[in-house]
Amino acid sequence: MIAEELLPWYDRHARELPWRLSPRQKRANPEILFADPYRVWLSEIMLQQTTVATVKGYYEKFLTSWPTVQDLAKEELDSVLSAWAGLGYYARARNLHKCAKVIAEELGGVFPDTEEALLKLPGVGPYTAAAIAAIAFGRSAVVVDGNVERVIARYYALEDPLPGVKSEMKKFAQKETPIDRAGDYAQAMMDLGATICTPRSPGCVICPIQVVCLARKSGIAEALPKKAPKKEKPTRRAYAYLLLSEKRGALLRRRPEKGLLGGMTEVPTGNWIEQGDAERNPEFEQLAQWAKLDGIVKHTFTHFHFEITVLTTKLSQDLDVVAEAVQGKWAHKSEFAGLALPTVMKKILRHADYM
DNA sequence: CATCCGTGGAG
DNA sequence: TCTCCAAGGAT
Repeated sequence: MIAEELLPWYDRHARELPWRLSPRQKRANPEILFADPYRVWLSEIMLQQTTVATVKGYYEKFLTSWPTVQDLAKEELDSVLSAWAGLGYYARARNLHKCAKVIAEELGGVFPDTEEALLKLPGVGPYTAAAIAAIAFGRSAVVVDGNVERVIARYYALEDPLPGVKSEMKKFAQKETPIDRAGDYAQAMMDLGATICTPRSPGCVICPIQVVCLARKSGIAEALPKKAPKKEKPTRRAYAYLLLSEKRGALLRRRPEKGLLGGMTEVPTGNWIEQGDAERNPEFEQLAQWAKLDGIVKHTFTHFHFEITVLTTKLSQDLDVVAEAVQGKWAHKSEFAGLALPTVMKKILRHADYM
């Protein structure tokens, strides 16, 4: 049993994180056993495929701006997207807002307390449902994330590659999940995976479960879990059309609601071409005389590289007509902080020395 | 089951 | 410079 060794270690070495009950809180209010479900949910959504270090600042900002799920539900989507800007995977922010509305408007502001009910919420999948059920409600749910997969793969020396071995891992994870303190156990597994049982150069010599770890015994820990080879990322190329006005700022627009950077603010771009050079966009070309900036903006998304050539022009008249033609809005630099500008768009603006 | 969906940091 | 990858979910 992992829990036997792991929970005592966790009691001594648990990281203090903003979404956890602090030792001080536990001492002051021993009757409070679990962290606020809203905070657990918010942190879990943010932590999906995102590091603790990156999440901390965003978490604090969200909790300050919207202390309760009702506050978040009342907010405009665009404000939420703006606060989320830079954190990536923007469907998470859209689902976060949608989920807040469901809880506030359909569930009386109360989070479901079962894994099954949590799983129905937008943006809440198998991992997050189990994590909330365990951490916020003390349910003995089987929490399996990348950390748990890695620890389990090593502990049992599972040499079959991911993702094929996932279901087998889940069975082992189930066997190890304790009835009591399942939330602490889950967080302990994740702490262990994040700090000791790391992907590269794991700290087996200081690991609390080293004596019962099969991979450690056979010296193959670092090689596990094995993974299917990744596909090569193609490169897409496009022109960005940065329209500037002395008086009104830059002409920006909202991206389509779904898909890549859905709902986020963008510098207008031509087609993103995967084969060969970028294409000029006739619709934008006719609006003004464009100057090509030196250099190129490079950005890598999850599944492709993106290379942008930036074109700029300065407009002094017909500003509203042009905005209408581009379906965009003028915004001054001073307003950028309030916009939902993803990192790639900030790179473009910075390249044009306009941020 | 495979693909789409961001970003910043580590090595 | 480049690869890997971090508390995954939706389709």
